[in-house]
Order: sequence, then structure tokens, then C-alpha cells
Amino acid sequence: MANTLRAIPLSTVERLSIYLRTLRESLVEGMDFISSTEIGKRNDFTAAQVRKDLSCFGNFGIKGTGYQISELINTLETILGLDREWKVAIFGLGKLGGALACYKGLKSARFNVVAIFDVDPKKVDKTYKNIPVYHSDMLKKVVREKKIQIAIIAVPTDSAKATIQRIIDAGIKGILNFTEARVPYPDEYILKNVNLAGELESISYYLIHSDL
Amino acid sequence: MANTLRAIPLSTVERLSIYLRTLRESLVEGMDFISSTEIGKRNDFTAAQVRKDLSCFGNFGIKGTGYQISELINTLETILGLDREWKVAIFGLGKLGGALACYKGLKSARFNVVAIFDVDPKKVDKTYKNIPVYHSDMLKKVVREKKIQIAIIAVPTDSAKATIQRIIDAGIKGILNFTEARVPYPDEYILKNVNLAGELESISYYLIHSDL
DNA sequence: TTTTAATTGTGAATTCTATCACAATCTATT
DNA sequence: AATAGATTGTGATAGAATTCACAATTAAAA
Repeated sequence: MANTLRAIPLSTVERLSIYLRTLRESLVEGMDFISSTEIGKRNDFTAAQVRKDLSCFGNFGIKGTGYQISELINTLETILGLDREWKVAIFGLGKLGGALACYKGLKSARFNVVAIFDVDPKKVDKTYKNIPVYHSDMLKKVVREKKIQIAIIAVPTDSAKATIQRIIDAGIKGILNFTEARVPYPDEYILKNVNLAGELESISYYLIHSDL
Repeated sequence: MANTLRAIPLSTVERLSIYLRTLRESLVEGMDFISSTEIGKRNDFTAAQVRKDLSCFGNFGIKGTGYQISELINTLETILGLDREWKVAIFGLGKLGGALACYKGLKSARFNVVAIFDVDPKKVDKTYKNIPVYHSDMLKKVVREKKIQIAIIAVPTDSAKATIQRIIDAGIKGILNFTEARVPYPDEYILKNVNLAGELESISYYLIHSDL
């Protein structure tokens, strides 16, 4: 039975993203329906896991047949909030910030980069790939005017903590942080960290500790 | 009691990375000892979590005092395999690949980018930031000669699946994948996916489903 | 030396997450 | 209309991860 209000674990939400990708892929392949078994097989999940995740939000399947793909895509997009446009700002126009600003996966997924912030006088008050670049001092004003809802942090390590704090203070509730900085934040905020060094370090760990 | 052989969950290993960062930070601040409580506070973990994680590998603390910071840094570096140099190749010299090649966090953490692969004739057989750029056809030969152990995938989506398959076939056992492609891989391999769109989608989800 | 305060390491308890297993139901076939 | 085959949704079960809670130990203070 559907219960959107019950707290859904992050792991379930992250898998919904993966299911959505699989559904789009199978739609391109010309399929109309897909079973939980097939969704699982393509992502190395059990079929029960797939069904349980989906059942948190409703009964979308047809017994004996599976899930109608285009319909489930729409449903998952609505659940994930991809039925609207999100206004995103990138903080830090270095190599990584620039790469993220160009990333096609963003725009196609309704994440629209409407502002870039930096402190370098050579970069500010220009545009980068048609996106206006502002001095970080303009943060509060621009966030208010452009109704920015999500921040992506790609500033240098040493200014990261202060930058994140200012973003929190400006009321941007969704933050994706590519730096090492860790900042406490209020409950109603969602802050996710992508830690490149950490990813490689756990790869390093498992390379050593496998039975070689 | 220490038991390095027992399978350690990924979540524990990932936290070790975080503890290590915290320890380095506190060393810079001039501290000599740190308690599990303080490590936890700086990362929003419980003190028990910190102690339990560390106790998987040994008894490193001093009761009443905490952990000797520089010593625990060395211990964690050894556990994570950061006491050696890892040879890394980046696949795809686009915006993201270029950004990763320049990323200072890599080299300082003993992850040494010794090769870049691409298929663009304008890029191959040159160097990028002093790193040689090879045509992907040279994959097997270069991997063997340079003893590459870790691959970072930053190629375009449509060639990603094939690229990853060739990397697996070439015997590179540690893979960090920045693309959407998902490829089945043998057990003794470790493949981690960083999914930017997925991260933003779960942020989107929680922004909608908080009590606003 | 004794006491007090701090902190670890860990077994037990709890909470959270994933899997199992099967009744219910749908489609297709005979 | 009846049967066979497929697949869902979910309560029950199992498994994993986290937190609790406290004895043991150390350092510092009295």
C-alpha cells in the first residue's frame, strides 16, 4: 500500500534513480513492459528489492505482466521531483566547476544551471557557456532573485567551509558538495557529499584485502 | 579484537576515510590526542560508531585519553593501502577527465595518474599536464607496461559500456566509474559508481518530501 | 595514595534493511 | 470456461548495521 509520508530510506531513493535509468534504457530498446526480475538483473538487485522499493509509493505493477514502462517512468519522475525545473548554482568555476556546468546529464534531467559563483575578477561578470558568472559577494541577492534551490560546491578546499556556511545561511536547502569540507547543517536541509579521495581509498582498501 | 580478515562492510571502510581526514585536520590544529566523541562530533557520527569501526582492526585507543593522532593516521593509512603508490589511468579526456587529471587530492593521496586514454586524434600521443595521452587501442599494452591498477572512467555515455568491459578484460581490478553505464563484473573486482544525476535526483526527492 | 573524571572496547539490545515465500491476480492458451 | 504460466505485493523472516550501556583502564587531581 502506498505511503508517501513514511520516511523512505536514502538507499531506496537512490535505487529509484537507478530503476528510472533502466526504464528509460528499456524503453529505447522498444520494450513496453518490464518485470521486477529484469530490472533487478540489469542492476544486480533482487526482484524482491525492486518490488518492495516501488511498493513504498503505490501499486504500479500488473500481476503476470510486470510494469508498464512509460507509465512507471512518469510515476518515478513525479516521485523524484523531476516533473519540475530545478534552479541550480555552481560554486567555483575551476576545472571541476566548469566540467559540471557543461554536463549534459544535468539539463536533460531538469536541473538547470542558472548561475555560477566565483571570486576571480577575471571570471566574474562574464558568462561561461551562456551561464552568468557572479562574484560570490552577490550570493544572497542572486539566490533570492533567481530562486536558486540547489547548490553544487566545487570551490577550493580552503574556502569550502565558509562557502558552504554562506550557502546554508542564504537558505539553499539542497547542497551537493564535491569538497572535503564538512559543515553541520539544519535538519530540513539535505547535503550530500561526493568524496573522490574517499572513493579511491575504499577501492584501494578492497584491492589490498581481496584474496590475491 | 583485531580481525582484518573478516569481511568489513563498505560503509565502515568509507568512514575510515572520513576519520582519516578528520585526524589530519586535527593534527594541523595542533592536537595530539582525539576522542571517539570528538571524531564523531566533527562528522555527525556517534562515538560508539567510531569506536566500533576502529575496533574491527585493532585496539588503537588509550582509555581515558583517546587516540594518539599521528599514530592513528599511520595505522589508517596502512589499513586503507595508502602506504604505497597506486597507478591510475583516466579514460576520457573531456572536461571531467581533464578536471580529474588535475585534481590535487589524488596525487597527495598516493594516487598517481600515469596515463590518460582517449580516441580523439587531436589529443592522443601528446601529454596533458605532463601525463601521456594514449589512444584507447593501446589499452592492454600500456596497462601491462605501466602496471596500472586503478581506472577512472570519464568517457561519453555511449562508449562507456564498451570501455568498461575492455578495462575489465585488461585485468584492472579497481574501477571508479563516473558514467551512467552499468556492467557486470567478476567478484574479485571492485567497481564503484559515482552518479551525479542520481545524487541530484535524491536531493530533489528530499527537497519535495520534507515538511515545507 | 586515593579519588575523580574521562574514555575505550565490546557484548547485548535495538533498529534498520533485505530477502523469502506464497496467496492473489492477470494473460494467454486450450 | 477452465487451466497453465507469469508476476506482483507483502507479511514473515533473516540478516546487517547501529546504538546502548557498562566494566575496565588510564590520567589527573586531591
